[in-house]
Amino acid sequence: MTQPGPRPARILLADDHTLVRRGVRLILDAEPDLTVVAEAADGAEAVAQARGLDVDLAVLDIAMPRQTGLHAARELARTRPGLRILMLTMYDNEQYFFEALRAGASGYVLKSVADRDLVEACRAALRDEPFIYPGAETTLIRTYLDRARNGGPLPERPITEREEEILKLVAEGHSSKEIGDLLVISPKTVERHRANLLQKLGLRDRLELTRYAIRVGLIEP
Amino acid sequence: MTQPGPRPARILLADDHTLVRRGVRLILDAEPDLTVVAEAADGAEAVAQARGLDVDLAVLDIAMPRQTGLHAARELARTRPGLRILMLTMYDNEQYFFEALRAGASGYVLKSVADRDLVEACRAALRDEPFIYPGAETTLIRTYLDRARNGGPLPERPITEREEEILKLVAEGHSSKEIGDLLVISPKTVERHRANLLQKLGLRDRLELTRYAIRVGLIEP
DNA sequence: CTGTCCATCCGTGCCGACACCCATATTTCG
DNA sequence: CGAAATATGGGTGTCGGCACGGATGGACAG
Repeated sequence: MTQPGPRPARILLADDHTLVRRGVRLILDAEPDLTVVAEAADGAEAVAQARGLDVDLAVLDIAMPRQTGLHAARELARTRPGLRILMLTMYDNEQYFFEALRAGASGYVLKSVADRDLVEACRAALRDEPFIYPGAETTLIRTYLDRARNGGPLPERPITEREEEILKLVAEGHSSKEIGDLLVISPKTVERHRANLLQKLGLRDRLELTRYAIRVGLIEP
Repeated sequence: MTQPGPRPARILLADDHTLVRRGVRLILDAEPDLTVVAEAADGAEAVAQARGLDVDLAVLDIAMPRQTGLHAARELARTRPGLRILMLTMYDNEQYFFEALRAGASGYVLKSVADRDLVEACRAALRDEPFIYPGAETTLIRTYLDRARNGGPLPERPITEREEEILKLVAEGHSSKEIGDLLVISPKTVERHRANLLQKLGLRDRLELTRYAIRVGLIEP
């Protein structure tokens, strides 16, 4: 056994659920080479914490009030280039996975994973190695990681911001006319966006669109 | 200070996220009068665990794969009348709250609450007192709880078996004709059932019907 | 600069959802 | 037994979802 490094890696932990922070902190602090030095309950708080502290790794939940983990990740990757970022989320979803990598995260772990996987993901992130969460090794992700490793072109975001906006409203049950009035655009434009969404996501109708939106956490049932 | 009871209350903990179970278990086991004796990762597992074990209280997450916490709560309330049920969820939402009470839960706590509130909610549930999570004391909830306390009539779920069958199929995205073919009845009859469902549940269209079905655990997103 | 992607807009047409009206056979229950 | 609820079937009409065409202007990258 070799000596551990000069000091354990310093971790910032952000999740809006107190109970999750409890569990994660318990697991990470049990490792000699990892220590949680700060907690945050939303994305803005996480960014603020990282500003004033010496932190090596940020573990961010995606779904947080006010500012999401993805948003915070983009901010952190921009302002603190040396900082590693690990997304910790309940969403087993390719969309979010790609979004996370694009936001500057080097790892993506599900909240349902075992303790060991979480620890390994943290260590991998600290080495700046991409971490594939177990059970998500789909062809798409493999392709993505291969391309990322070889410096190839990354696939673009399948869904634009505007489309996500429309997706959310459609899934909430609003008609094209309502959405058009809300966004001050023609109902026909809304329908065009909706049609593009159906095509891009490979779905059939707005009912499947709703279930998709619920699945990825865009809206609540 | 009096002596604690002859034994701590035995708790079954169900949540699909390992990390949440860690946190909750840590908090509850720290209390001398509470002990977690079993864990489950989904609703079906929770029901199975409760069958073979001596359990006083079930702490159930709502959003779980395969079978939701609400579904499991209904099952448990039916098969194990003595068992107390506490819903633990991320949804700060009246709909869910009512759905939980109707499913047989005696408490409703958010995952973002502090440790103390979770412990107090468990103790309240064990005494079979309804627990209002902090910040959710709306008029609607007060009325409901008053009626529950005074033994008044609780709003029932006025859905027949046949209607639930149609509800499920509609929520899965099938058309009236498809459902008619499947159940060997006229599409018009399907439409009549669907119309009755909308009226009974106070919903507007099949999109809300879908979200309702997901909420009560009838189908998955 | 030129091409690609994005957001915006329009017309036509079909079909299913949904509301409103109606009736009838069976079962359940007071 | 008679009333109510349930499950079944029908007709008619409006409206919106969705597919299929098309077009334009602006932003950004190669």
